[in-house]
Amino acid sequence: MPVARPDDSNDLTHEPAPGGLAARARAGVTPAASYLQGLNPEQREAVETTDGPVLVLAGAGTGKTRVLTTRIAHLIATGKAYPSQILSVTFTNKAAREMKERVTRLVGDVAEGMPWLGTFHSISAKILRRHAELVGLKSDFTILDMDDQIRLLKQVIQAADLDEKRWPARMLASFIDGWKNRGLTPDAIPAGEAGVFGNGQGGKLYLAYQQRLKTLNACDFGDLLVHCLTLWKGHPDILAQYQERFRYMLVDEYQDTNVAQYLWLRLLAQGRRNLACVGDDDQSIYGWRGAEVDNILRFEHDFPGAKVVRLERNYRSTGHILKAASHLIAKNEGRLGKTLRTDDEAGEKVIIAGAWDSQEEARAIGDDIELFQSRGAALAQMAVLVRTSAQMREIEERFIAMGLPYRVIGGPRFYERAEIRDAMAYLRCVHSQSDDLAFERILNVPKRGLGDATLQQLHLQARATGASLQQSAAILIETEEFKPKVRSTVRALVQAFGRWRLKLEHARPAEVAEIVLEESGYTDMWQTDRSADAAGRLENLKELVRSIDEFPDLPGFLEHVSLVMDTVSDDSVSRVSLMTLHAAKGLEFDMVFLPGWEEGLFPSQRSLDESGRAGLEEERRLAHVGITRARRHAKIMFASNRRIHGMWQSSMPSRFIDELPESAVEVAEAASNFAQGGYGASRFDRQPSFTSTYATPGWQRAQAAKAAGPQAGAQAGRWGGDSGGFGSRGSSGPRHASRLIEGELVAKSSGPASEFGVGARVFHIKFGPGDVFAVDGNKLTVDFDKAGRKMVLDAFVQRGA
DNA sequence: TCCTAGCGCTTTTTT
DNA sequence: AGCGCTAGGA
Repeated sequence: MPVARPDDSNDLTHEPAPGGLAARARAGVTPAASYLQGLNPEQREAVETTDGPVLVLAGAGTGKTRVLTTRIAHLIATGKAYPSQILSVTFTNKAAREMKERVTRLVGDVAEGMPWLGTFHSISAKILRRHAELVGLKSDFTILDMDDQIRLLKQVIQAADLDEKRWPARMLASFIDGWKNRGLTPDAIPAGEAGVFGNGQGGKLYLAYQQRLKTLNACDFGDLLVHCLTLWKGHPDILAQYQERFRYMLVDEYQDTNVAQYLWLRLLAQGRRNLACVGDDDQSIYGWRGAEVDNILRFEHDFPGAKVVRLERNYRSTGHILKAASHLIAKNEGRLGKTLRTDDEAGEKVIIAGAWDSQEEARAIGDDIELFQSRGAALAQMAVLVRTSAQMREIEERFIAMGLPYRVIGGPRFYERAEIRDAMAYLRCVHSQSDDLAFERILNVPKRGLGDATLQQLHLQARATGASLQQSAAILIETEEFKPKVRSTVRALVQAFGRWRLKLEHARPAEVAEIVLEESGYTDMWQTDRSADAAGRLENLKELVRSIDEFPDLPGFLEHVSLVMDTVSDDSVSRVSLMTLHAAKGLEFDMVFLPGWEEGLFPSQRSLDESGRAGLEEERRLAHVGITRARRHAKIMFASNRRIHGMWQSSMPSRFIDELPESAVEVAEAASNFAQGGYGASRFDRQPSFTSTYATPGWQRAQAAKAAGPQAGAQAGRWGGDSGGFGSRGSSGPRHASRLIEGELVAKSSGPASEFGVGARVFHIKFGPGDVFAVDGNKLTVDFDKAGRKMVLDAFVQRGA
C-alpha cells in the first residue's frame, strides 16, 4: 500500500496543519528513533507495523499504553500523518487524558493539536455538531445524562398509559440502551424484540422516545454513536471525508467495544484500512453493558489480512502471581490464547485465607495493611478490590475505626450529585430556553410553591403551541391562567432567567453562575438545611463554580460536563485504595487484597443465572483482572458467613480458588488460636511473612497442620501475624473450625465424604440446630430448625444433641 | 403542596 | 439492612 503523505494533494479534506509542526517533530527524531529504544521486539513490531489492519493482543502489564503512545509518536515523527489525521479512540476520559499526556511527553507540543484523540462519545459528539441537521438535530443539541433519560422515559411510559410500577423506566432504558449498543434504530429492531416491554409496546416506546428527543433537540449517550452511523450511511460523501481524513486509526481496549462502536470503526476503516486495535480478550469485563468479546475474537475475520501481534511479556508482576492468573484464565474456552511470562523472580505466592465472616475478613485486611505500613510499605501501593460495592461498607467501617486513610475509587461521581445536577440545570436553563428537562428539574427547587398542577399547565400550553416550557411560562404569566400567587412566582422566575441571560453577555460564566445560585435561592436552601451533608454540598457548589472558569464559555463548560463525568481527585495523602474489580482495570499496586471470593458473590450468582457459561467466563476474567493488578503481593480471601440484604448467609469458597495452581498459592492458617499455643507473639507472628520460611506448598502444610493438630502449622508463613486476633480470640469454636477448612477446601473441596451422614443431628454456630438433608463431599445441606435449608461446610457444624 | 409512612429492590458502570 | 420512590393523608 502506498504510504500516504500528509501533503497529498488529492486529500480533499486536508486541513492545513499548523505550519512546520511535523517538520519540527521530525527534526527532533534521530535516525535511531530514540522513542523506539527500550521496546521489546513484539512491542516494536506493534509500533512499526503502521499500515493495514493490526490487532495487538496485549495481556495485562505488557506495556499496552506504551505501544499505543509510541505508535502515535512514530506516525507523527516519520511524517506518515499529521496529528490531526490520527484518530485515537479510548473508552474513558481518563484514558484519553493519560494518552494525550504521554504522547506529549514523547513528541512535544505537537500532540496538543491532536483533535481526534478522545472517547467514542466525545469524538462522535464533535462530528455530530458539524452535521446535526442531517440527523434531525440542531448543532447546539443537548446531551442527556442517565437521569434525564429516565425522567423522559417516565413521561413516555405515562403517555402510553402504562403502569409505571409494572413497567419501570429503568427497564425500558436498558432495553433501549441495548438496542443502541447494537446500532439499532427503532425501525431496525428485530421483530421478536419489539414486543419486549409494556405489553408488546417496547419498539413503539423506543420510537416515541426518539421523537421526544428530537423535539427537545437532545440525544442520549447511545445516540451519539447511532446518529453517526445514520449520518454516514445516509451521506456517503460525508463518510468519505472522514475516511480520507483519518489516515491512521487506533483503538484502545478493543475488547470493550460494542456492536455500534464496531460498525462505527468499520465504516471509517473502509477508507485507508489503517486500523490498529489494542486489547485483551482476557480482560473483557463489560459484556453486561453491551461489549462484544466477539469483536476482538473475530478481528482477523472482519479485517482480512490483519496482522496479529501478541504481547505476552509482563513487566508488572512476579512469577507466582502471573502463574496463578494464567492458570485461572486458561479455564476459559472462548479466548485467543496468550500466556503471560516474566523475567522477574517467582516472588511471593498468592495467599489464600479464610475468615469466619465478612467482619473478620475486613479486620484481617486492616491488620495486614497496618502491619505492612509499619514495615515501610506505602498505603498508596495497596488496594482492596471487591466484586460489589456493597462489600465496601464493612471494609470502610473497619478502616475508619482504625484511622486508616483510604480512598474509594469510582464512588458517586461529582457531577452526579444532586446539588451539582440542580446547579447544572439552572445553567442549562440560562443557556437555552428550550431545555425542558432542566427547567422541569428546577421549577420547584428550591421550593417555591410551583408543583405538579403548575407543571401540568405549562406542559399543556407547550403542547398546544409547540413552545418550550420556559417560553410557555412567559406566555402564561400574561394571561389569567394561573392563580395570582402562582402567577407572580412564575413571573419572578421568568424575569430572573431573562436577567441572568443578559448578564451572560457581559460577565464571566462563573460569575453568572454564582449570581444564579444566589438569586434563585438555591444556595440559601442548603444554608438553611440542617442535615449533616449540607456543608459538603455547599462546598461542592463552590467547587463547581470554580471549575467553570477553566472553560472559555458556558456552552463549552456544559459540553464538558455532559461528556466528562469524572473529576480529578487529590493525591496528596497516601491512602489505601478501595474499589470494585471493574474500576481496577488498568491500575496496578504492589499489594492487592481480593476479599469475598465466595460462590454466589464471586462468581456472582446473577451473572451465572443471566448469562450462564458466558457469564461464568466473564466472572473468571474479572478474577484474572483482579490478580493481575498485583505487582508483588496478592491475597485472596473468603468469608464463611456474610450478610446479604440484611440476612446472614453461609457461603462456600469460590470455585475460582479451586482453579488456582497449587504451586503458586499458599493457604494461610487462621492465626488467633496459635498465639495461645506457646508461640505467643513471636517474631513469626509479627512478620508480614510474604517470605515463607517453609518450602513446602501451602496445602501440604495445611494438610499436615490438620493431621498433626493446631500446633503444627503455627509458624507457617502467612500475612498478618496475629491479625484477626481480637474480637474472635475468645470464640475458639469457629476459629478451630476454619483452620480445618482452609486446609481442606483447596485441596479437596469435593473430596471425601463428611463424617456426618444424611439425617444426622448437627449444631451450627450461627444457625443453631438442624438435620442433615444431603451430603456432597464436605458440603452439607442442612435443614436448620430456625434458619431453614442452607448449604454449609461440615467443619462448621458439630454433632448436635 | 408538603410530609411521612410504607413498600420494594438490591452487580458490575462508562459515556 | 438501608435507600429511594410512591402514594396517600394533612
